[in-house]
Amino acid sequence: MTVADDIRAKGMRMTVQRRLVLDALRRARHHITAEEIARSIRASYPQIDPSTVYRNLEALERLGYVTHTHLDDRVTRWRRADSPQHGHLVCRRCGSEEEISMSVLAPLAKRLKGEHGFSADLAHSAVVGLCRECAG
Amino acid sequence: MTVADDIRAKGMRMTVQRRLVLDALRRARHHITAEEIARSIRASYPQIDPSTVYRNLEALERLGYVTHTHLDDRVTRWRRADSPQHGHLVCRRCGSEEEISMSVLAPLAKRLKGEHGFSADLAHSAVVGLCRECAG
DNA sequence: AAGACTATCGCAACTTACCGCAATAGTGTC
DNA sequence: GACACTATTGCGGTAAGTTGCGATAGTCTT
Repeated sequence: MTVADDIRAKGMRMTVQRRLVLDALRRARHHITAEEIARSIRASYPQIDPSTVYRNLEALERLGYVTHTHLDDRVTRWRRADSPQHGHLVCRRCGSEEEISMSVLAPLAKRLKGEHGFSADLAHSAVVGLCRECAG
Repeated sequence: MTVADDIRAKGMRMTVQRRLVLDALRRARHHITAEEIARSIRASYPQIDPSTVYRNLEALERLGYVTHTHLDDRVTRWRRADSPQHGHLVCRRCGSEEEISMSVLAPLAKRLKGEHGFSADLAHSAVVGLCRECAG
């Protein structure tokens, strides 16, 4: 079952725009912002509206093809859902980002599940704080 | 040393506007958005511009009087720095919010400090996921 | 208390992210 | 392949938040 077939099977349509968003995410190595995706698509296809990119990211997220993460405070970053999950440590002073294994976060997830019945998505938001250098 | 003295000692000024922002945060029971603060101030002092509120929140945060938290994906919530810290669990489906003790998050903070030298501020961002009801 | 210095303010323009709507164009059916 | 159905698009608009700038007003010095 191709992505296109899966999308159609769910009553949605595989449009040029949707394909371009998917491809942009495929090309991106790491997390990428909606604005970057829009810019890279519009470099070749200027008639494609940024709002279309936003809506397609949301649609593809509902289908489970992409997910988003909040690295710093305001920008939403997107990535393909099939790329390996990891956590993020972001320094609030110098802005440095470090990726960490989900196994570091797993004990907390387990505890939240056990004590609160809460299924945490700990890859969704970065952990903010001070890195080794900035903490001094 | 009063707040005003402390602010002056740091080369900043205690203005009417800054005092109003501080008071609004003092009145607020829980986390409050900048927009709510601006609205409550402007109800009595309509000549005070929202941008002034935003800039004062940032200034007061630099001084350590207030901090901000990201509960859901988009809005920034503010609170006085001396109010008790706690973590948040936010359900991405129904939007419910649950406050949890920092002690639940402490083991992770300790591990991030030990393994990565990272001083995590785990009250800064809510943990997103699915609550007991929505997870089924 | 007057004056100088400059942090802060209010305003307006701007940016980013996201809707509402009419027009367009994928899809399944015949 | 033509057609009807409707998901999706591009456009214009909106709301929240941010920034540049000239004017204002705390604060310190004398």
